[in-house]
Amino acid sequence: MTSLSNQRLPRVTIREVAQRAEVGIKTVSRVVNNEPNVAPATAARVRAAIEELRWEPDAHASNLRRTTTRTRSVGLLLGNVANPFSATIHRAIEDTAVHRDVAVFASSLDEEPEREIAAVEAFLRRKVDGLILTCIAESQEYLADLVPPEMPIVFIDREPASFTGDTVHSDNFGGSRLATRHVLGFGHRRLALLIDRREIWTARERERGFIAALEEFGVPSDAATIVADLSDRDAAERAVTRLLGMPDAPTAIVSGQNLITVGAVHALRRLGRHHDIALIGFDDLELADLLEPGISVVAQRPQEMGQVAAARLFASLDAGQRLAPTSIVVPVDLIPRGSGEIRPHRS
Amino acid sequence: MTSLSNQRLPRVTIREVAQRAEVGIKTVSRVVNNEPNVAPATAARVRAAIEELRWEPDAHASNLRRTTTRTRSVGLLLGNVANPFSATIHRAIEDTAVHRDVAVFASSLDEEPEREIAAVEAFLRRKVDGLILTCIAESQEYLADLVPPEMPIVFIDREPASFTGDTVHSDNFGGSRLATRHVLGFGHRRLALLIDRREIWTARERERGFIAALEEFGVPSDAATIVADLSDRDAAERAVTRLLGMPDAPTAIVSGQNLITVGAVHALRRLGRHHDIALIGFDDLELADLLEPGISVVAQRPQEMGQVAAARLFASLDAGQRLAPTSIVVPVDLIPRGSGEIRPHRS
DNA sequence: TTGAAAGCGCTACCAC
DNA sequence: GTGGTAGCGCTTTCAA
Repeated sequence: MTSLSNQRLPRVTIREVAQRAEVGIKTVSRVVNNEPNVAPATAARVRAAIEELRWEPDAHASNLRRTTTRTRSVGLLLGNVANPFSATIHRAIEDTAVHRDVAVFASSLDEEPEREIAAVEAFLRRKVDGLILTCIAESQEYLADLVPPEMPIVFIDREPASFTGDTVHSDNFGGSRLATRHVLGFGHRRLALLIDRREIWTARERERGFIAALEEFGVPSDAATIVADLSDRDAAERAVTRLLGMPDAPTAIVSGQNLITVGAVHALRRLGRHHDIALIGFDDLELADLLEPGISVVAQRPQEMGQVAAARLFASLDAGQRLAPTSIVVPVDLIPRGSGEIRPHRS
Repeated sequence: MTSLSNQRLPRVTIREVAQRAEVGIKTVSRVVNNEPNVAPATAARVRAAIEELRWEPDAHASNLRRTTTRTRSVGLLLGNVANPFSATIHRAIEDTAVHRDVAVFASSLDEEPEREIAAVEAFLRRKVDGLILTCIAESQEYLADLVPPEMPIVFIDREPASFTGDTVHSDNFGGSRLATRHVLGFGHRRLALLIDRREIWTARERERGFIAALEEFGVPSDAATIVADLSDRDAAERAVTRLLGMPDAPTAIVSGQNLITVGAVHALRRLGRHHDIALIGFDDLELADLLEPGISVVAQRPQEMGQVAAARLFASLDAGQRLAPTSIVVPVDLIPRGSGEIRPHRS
């Protein structure tokens, strides 16, 4: 805790600019804030002085007295910045933000409710102008007394509970139903669904989609196995290994998430069943097309999600208040590559 | 530009806390800043008042007068936040930062010198406490008059030019030499190296390593082809296709980067040469072990890089000044999986 | 059209 | 130990 004086000594202030331009500081303020009632000649002198002194207004000092304070920063909470899905969303949001000279604070949620709240508090302490949140806490009610009522909030990837705001997410229900229908259409009747913890909204939605498809095809529910709480690759690999060792083992696997898909592929490979058991994943994987068989997936559109979420946030920001909340559902795309088109083996 | 008043009205200030605790505001200030010379009883009263009023000091207002100003935020500039390599570094840095209640601004470089400078300026406007930078500009000299002299800077992934600072990067030279030696050891004598733009420091280092290995094995330089300026998958795919169509085509390919490796694999597949042409990549890929053949790589350790970089940054931050610059080289790991162990075919 | 004065919420300095 | 006063760099208010 020794002294670290942040650009202290050679600081040029508005006063010096005013002196140089031979005007009052208020006039300088008017010029930089594009306020009316400044004579063109005066404004020119001020601008010249700013140039010459290379002055930059101190954003923090301005915001102190200002009623309409903007830090030109937003808080972004993602599942995990290292996950390709999250990272792609992040990039899309950055691309929109950078054009408006807005910087983004990114944090990882790790599916922990405490981290969600801690991250929001950390963003607010830094006076962000808006929030884009992936949530995991049971309820987002806490936002009501934490967040100023005009601050824009967009929920991405998951729907909040007990709090109304803009939301942007994939068609999880429809996508999962589509994936399930796909393998059912190839004749499978013994299916397994592998999903993450049910605390996660998308996991629940994908489970709903799976069940809906089974019902459409009149498949009795005891012909399907649902394994939940799979939050990493290894857990998924173990689950698949165990499933395939059982009597009446499933002939098709629906995976509810990219890490789970990778684990499932590993298990099938190790067991030598990859040409034998159908597999369809949710969310796409790099190199999935080059495996043998290729991995069929229902791909999300994370870039589009990020774009749309950022657009909503900035629309509210421009309006100066939260706009009427909208819920935007981004389509998913079924990509058949082989693994999902394997027909059931006789057992 | 309508009004968006950020938590304005119901703002509780230090004055109210002082009144409530029946002390002067300076005493409240002492308590929150853990300054000495406050009687325990007084401190307790103050803390109670803070609790009751749910007061939080305004960080921006504090920093205005403070000499040792800290925003508890850092700027992180990465190649591309959506690239798995960058994203893993990001996550590792976040993990260190979050424990210290430091938030991180992340930006993408996209290999554009202008973005490098723009990002640094954007970070500085927001008064970050430190910088972790991936650089692309020809020289980092500009930092000298942009960045306050005590502000810690750590360069990650690439060495800066004309500016001395902490640096953390992979053993690019050694790793590339190792990869090249590896295929040379299997008998290859006609090699190709595929790299990104030579403006990128790592591309140059990897080229150096490639050439060094060739020299060690006494391979004449005209037996090797170096293709540069490959910055995306498709460009790499086209380059490989073209290379393999030439007389005296290479029998082994050394890829200088993960996107290039993916492009190369695609090309080899499409040509049906994947069991025929050796391939070794720099930087690891998800699912690389499940391809047939598996893709041999020299893997970097992005997580370790991020950890080490963050450790350096916070060490300087704790010291209150830049520490004597160190250059940390993170080892790489050769992972043989099949593609790099293919022997040369007779031609 | 302009600027002087007050004040944003807090810390630095110094007197008590 | 404690608190008043000045002032950080800017915006706001209001008088000129």
